[in-house]
Order: sequence, then C-alpha cells, then structure tokens
Amino acid sequence: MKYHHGNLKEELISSACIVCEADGHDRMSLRSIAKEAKVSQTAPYRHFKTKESLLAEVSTRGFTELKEILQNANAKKTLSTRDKFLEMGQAYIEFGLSKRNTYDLMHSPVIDKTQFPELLNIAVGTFEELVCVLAELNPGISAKDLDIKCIHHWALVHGLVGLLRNENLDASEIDTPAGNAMGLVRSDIKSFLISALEV
Amino acid sequence: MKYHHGNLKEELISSACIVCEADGHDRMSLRSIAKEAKVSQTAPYRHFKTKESLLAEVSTRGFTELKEILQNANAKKTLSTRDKFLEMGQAYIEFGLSKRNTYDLMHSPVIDKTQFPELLNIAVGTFEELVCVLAELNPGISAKDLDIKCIHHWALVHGLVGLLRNENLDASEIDTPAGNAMGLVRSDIKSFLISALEV
DNA sequence: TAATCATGTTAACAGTGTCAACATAGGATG
DNA sequence: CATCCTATGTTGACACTGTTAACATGATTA
Repeated sequence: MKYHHGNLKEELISSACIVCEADGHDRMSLRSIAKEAKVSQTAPYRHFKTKESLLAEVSTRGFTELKEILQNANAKKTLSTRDKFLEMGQAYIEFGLSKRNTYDLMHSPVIDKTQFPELLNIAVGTFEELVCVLAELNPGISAKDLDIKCIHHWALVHGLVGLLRNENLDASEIDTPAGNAMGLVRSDIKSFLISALEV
Repeated sequence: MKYHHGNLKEELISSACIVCEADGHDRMSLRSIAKEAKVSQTAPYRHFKTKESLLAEVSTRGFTELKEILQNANAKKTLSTRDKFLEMGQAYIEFGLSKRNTYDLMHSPVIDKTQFPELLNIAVGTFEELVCVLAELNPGISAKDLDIKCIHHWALVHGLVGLLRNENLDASEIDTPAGNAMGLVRSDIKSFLISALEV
C-alpha cells in the first residue's frame, strides 16, 4: 500500500461530482468521499482549503459541461440560427432536469462564486454562449437590447427548469391546474419554447 | 421561571423565520433557536418531528406572505388589468430580492413539499394568483393556452430573480457584459417586464 | 383528589467540518 | 551518495450538529 496516493486531488473531485449528483450537495460529506478514496478523513485538506472549495470544483465542472453542451448545440451547422437557438434552450433545460443536483449546486448560495475566480469565469462564459447565438439571430440589434434579450431568454429557461424541477407543482398524483400545465410543458419543451420565445 | 413555556411552538417558528432570513436556512441550527427561546436543545422536538418540518413552517409563512403581496397588487382597483399584472411581476421580483434567504428556502430541495400538505397547498395557491390575473388579461383564451402562458410568465420572473440574486453576474466590481446588462435590468425592473412580457 | 398526558429536561449517540501535531517519502541540494 | 525540504499523508481532538431515549413537571380532566 503506497503512502502517497499520487492522484488524490483529481480522484476526490470526480468522486465528489458523482456523490453530489447522486445524493445532493448537502448530503455529501468530506469524510465519506475521503473514505471512498481509501484515504484518511483529513487528507482532502491537503488539496482543498474548505469543503466549499471542493464543491466549487464540482460546480466548475458542471458549468464546463453545460457550456460544452450549449456550444455543441450552437455548432450544428445543418441547422438554421433559429433552430440552433431552440436547440440550446432545450439542451439547457434537459441539463437542468437530468443533472438535477449538480444544477442545484451550480446555483446554490452555499458557494460564494466571487471567492472562486475560475468558477465565476466559466459561469459568466456560459452566459456568453447565449449572447453569441442571440446576436446572430438579431443582426443590427443594439448592445443594450441584446443584453436585455439575453437576460429575458436565460431567465425563461432557468426559471422553467426551476418550475419543472419543483416538487410542489409536478407531483403527478395531485391533479391541480398548475400540475397539469407543467406536465404539458414538460412533455413538449420545444413547442413551449417556440410559443414563449416567439422566435 | 415557568417550566412550561406556554407559546413555544409559535415562538420557535417566528424565531426560525428571523434566523433563516438573516443567516440562510443551511446555517440555522435547531439548537441555536432553542437557545434563543431560552429552552433546552430538544424542546423543539415536542412540536416538530424533524428540523425539516420546522423549516416547512418557515417556508409556508414565506408563501403566505408572497401570496398576500400578489393579492394586494392584484387588488389595486385604480389600475388597469395590465398594470396590475405588471405590478404583480414587480412585487414578486422584489420579494425574491428582499427576502433572499426565505425565497431560497421556499424553492430549496431540502424540503420535500409532498410531505407537507399545507405547504404544498399554499405554494400551488400562489401560482393560482397569477392564473387569475392572466385569465382576466386574456379573455376567451383556452385553458391550455392560459396554463402555458402562466408557466411562461412565472418562469420569467422566477428565473429573473435567480439571475439577479446570483452573485456570479451582478458582482458589480466585475465589468462583464452580462453584469452590466443585469444592472440595467435591476435598475428598472418594470421596463424589462414590459419589453419581455410584451403586454 | 388522583390520574393522564402534553410539554419540558438531561444524557447520550453518531455524524459533521476543521485544526494541530506528527509521519512518510520523493525530489532537490550539498 | 547522503541529507534536508516540502508536499502529502495520518492520528487525535474539538466544537458543533440532528436526533432519540429516559425521566420530570404541571395543567387538565375523570
């Protein structure tokens, strides 16, 4: 048994990503992921100043993945700009629904992004992805109007993820108007985006 | 010193509301609010099965307050329906920004709303507030289209709160396009709503 | 008056993040 | 090659957490 692990930092991060998505960041303990790496409880402290900074790494990877997904959607050359835009919206929402807990962490206030420049950077960079396609979609638009349009559309998909993720309204056993409408939207996200975004 | 407190449940809840908004629900401990009520650490367990169920009460009060705020906006008889609608949107956003931590709790996955019927009920009821004004604003609209419109508009304001609350984009020291646009929107929420909602 | 029961307390458990002190080994330096 | 330094690991401890079990109190009610 080697005393030095050799690749502990990387293993802790990827372990944390898995545990975080599986159990949620608030149920993830430093000790449990240290044990999973077959290392002592305090070993992580050689690589991360606090638990928060490990979570910041997890969040960073989440944004990295999301950004790549958006880039991929935007890179489909066979599609029109409008369709690429819709594809991005759908991809964003699907990420939010499938990587539930990671998405949660990425938007959770437990991490103060201003203290993690790399994280803040990629989070902002993800937004820029949207700016690109919207600029292409609205030639000649003023910078101000473009920014506002971005916020509008981002807020819409981000908010929709929040609503669709929210147990209070999609509890399918409960037959409320809101729940029914939510199911409708969820079953055909693209149609909803087309009608809501009016593009 | 009386052995029986007399009004402990109520005091614990209101204490929890204050601490939750001040420090955030994840930094709030049962023990600390028990101490604040000058009662033993385990006294809360006579009134709440778990910490989560105390937080559910806090969340319920948050939704109650939010619903009242929306109702008040909708009850301003001097306003046109359109203006009442805008007023509600602005009121929602302002609640999300001013009661930051409470708003967080209300949408946090730490509380499984399906296990707290009263909470689930008022959460759904808050949504219905929006349904009312949108129905008035769109006479003759089909039920399905009305529901979809509701989700659209709710997602927008909910998403906007998330973005405006998010430190990654409004860190004013950091001069990014996204940050600038966010400041723009924040400084004039109503204008943004008018342009985004196209009403 | 006596019994019941809601409501309080104390003691304890396992689990948490974190820190200080110590151990090891591999690379740099003489 | 021998020696020291430093990065990386371990052990032990602290204060804190949610939660439970066992016991105490006192107001309501039979």
